[in-house]
Amino acid sequence: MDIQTIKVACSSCNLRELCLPVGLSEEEMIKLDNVISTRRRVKRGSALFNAGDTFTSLFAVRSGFFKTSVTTPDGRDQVTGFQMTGEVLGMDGIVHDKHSCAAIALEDAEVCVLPFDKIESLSREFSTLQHHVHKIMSREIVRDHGVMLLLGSMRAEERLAAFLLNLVQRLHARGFSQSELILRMTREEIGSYLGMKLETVSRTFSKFMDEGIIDVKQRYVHIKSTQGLEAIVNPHTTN
Amino acid sequence: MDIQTIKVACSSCNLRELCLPVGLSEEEMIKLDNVISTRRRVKRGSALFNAGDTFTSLFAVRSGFFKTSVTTPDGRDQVTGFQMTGEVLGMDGIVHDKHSCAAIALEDAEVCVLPFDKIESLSREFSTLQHHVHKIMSREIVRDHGVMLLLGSMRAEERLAAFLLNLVQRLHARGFSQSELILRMTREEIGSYLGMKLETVSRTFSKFMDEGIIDVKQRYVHIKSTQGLEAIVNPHTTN
DNA sequence: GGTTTGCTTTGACGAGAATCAAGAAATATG
DNA sequence: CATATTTCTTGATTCTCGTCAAAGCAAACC
Repeated sequence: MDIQTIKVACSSCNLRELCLPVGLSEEEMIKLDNVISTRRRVKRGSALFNAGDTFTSLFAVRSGFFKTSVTTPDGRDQVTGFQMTGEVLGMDGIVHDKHSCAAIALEDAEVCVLPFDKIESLSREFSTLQHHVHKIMSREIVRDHGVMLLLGSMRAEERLAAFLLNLVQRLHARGFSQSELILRMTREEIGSYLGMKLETVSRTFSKFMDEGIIDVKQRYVHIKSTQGLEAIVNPHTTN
Repeated sequence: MDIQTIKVACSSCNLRELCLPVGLSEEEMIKLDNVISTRRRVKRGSALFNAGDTFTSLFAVRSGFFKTSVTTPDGRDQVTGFQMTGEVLGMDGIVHDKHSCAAIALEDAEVCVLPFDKIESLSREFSTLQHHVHKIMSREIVRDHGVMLLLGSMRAEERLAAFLLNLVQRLHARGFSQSELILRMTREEIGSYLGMKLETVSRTFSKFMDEGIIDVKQRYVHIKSTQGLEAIVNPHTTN
């Protein structure tokens, strides 16, 4: 078993700003501590939850990196997102008390377990927490709409450029470089997320490299020109 | 102005089963009535809200048909959904207190206005309502993931077949035919939603007709073989 | 009622991405 | 450390879908 349970405290967590307890009072924070009492470790390659699993909790990523994906009866697979530190997983499970997607750790990870019934009852006490939960779900909806836009109206190069910009921007918000990153996922996973084949992902990386916009060496990416990527995403902003 | 305000009552609304007040007690229902006190009429072609509008309320469709769409700075457009009676609109606005997409009526429509602050305070009183709100948002997330799957991993025929099946299934749940429907949207809007051009939508309709799976005449569609459409969506279920 | 306007269909052609295939590089494994 | 396995890159070819163009319909508007 790769699951371990540890006592933790939100009030002293350095992810406060990214995760759930944003803008809570001292009192609210302490109450939340008692709810979020466990952490869970997930090894690289193993599932935090699978499609069909009973839903009981949301999960806040404390460290590591996840992908979520949905699967059709006939075996088609679609990566629906990549989640990093401070992001919340599992909201898909609320409607049917079952998860509709799987969450797989792409590197050894640790999550805070947020039992949803406890979150709900605490939300009834504290409107700040309640509103924050609503915001998190709304943010996911808005993000999903952005992915639809990407999948529905962009070409391969545009998708990959947008993807890189999004990744590096989120990493930067977590204190990492604006221009360098290590991809935690394979070309195939990127391709699944972006609606293209791994060969096309690879070719597009190579093309960006030829154009001098980025350096790529396997999982390592150096963005030499953010503007270059932006220009690819927004073909003719000069309209 | 195409906006009109009317006093209404959830407790006597015949959409109870589809819309918000599902599983509420008599008392809860009455309280909700006081919150959802207004309706709004939206004429065909006009906006219930636009991207950038201040978010104050969710909207429950009472009658009519909507599309939601997001737009990029450079003018690209993506239809993110079609909403019919009993479905809830506007959850995209919660995160930033601004709507991130536009909702346009595709036929004359009427919505119930659900002021979100009121919904939140009532949710703190009644856990049934609270959980129902969470479910509605979660359902939207799951739906969005389904659209990503469609856009990311299906070919044109599969997308259109899946789209028709989804539409007719939702209409059937509302008491309409399982096999006949009137499209409320143009080929271009279908195409935008499904990530393909209107010409491809038209051609694919024609192909389905040649194969004897459906009859199409402009906006009218008769599904002659649901199985036929299902077989297109799930290429080889015999795996 | 006739004309304008918007929507839909269909054809011909071309571009972009998928597929198939092979080899190289990196990582995992014993 | 050597081998096996996975991942990545690149090339050649095919095919799906987009683009451009023209014509047919249907509804809307004087």
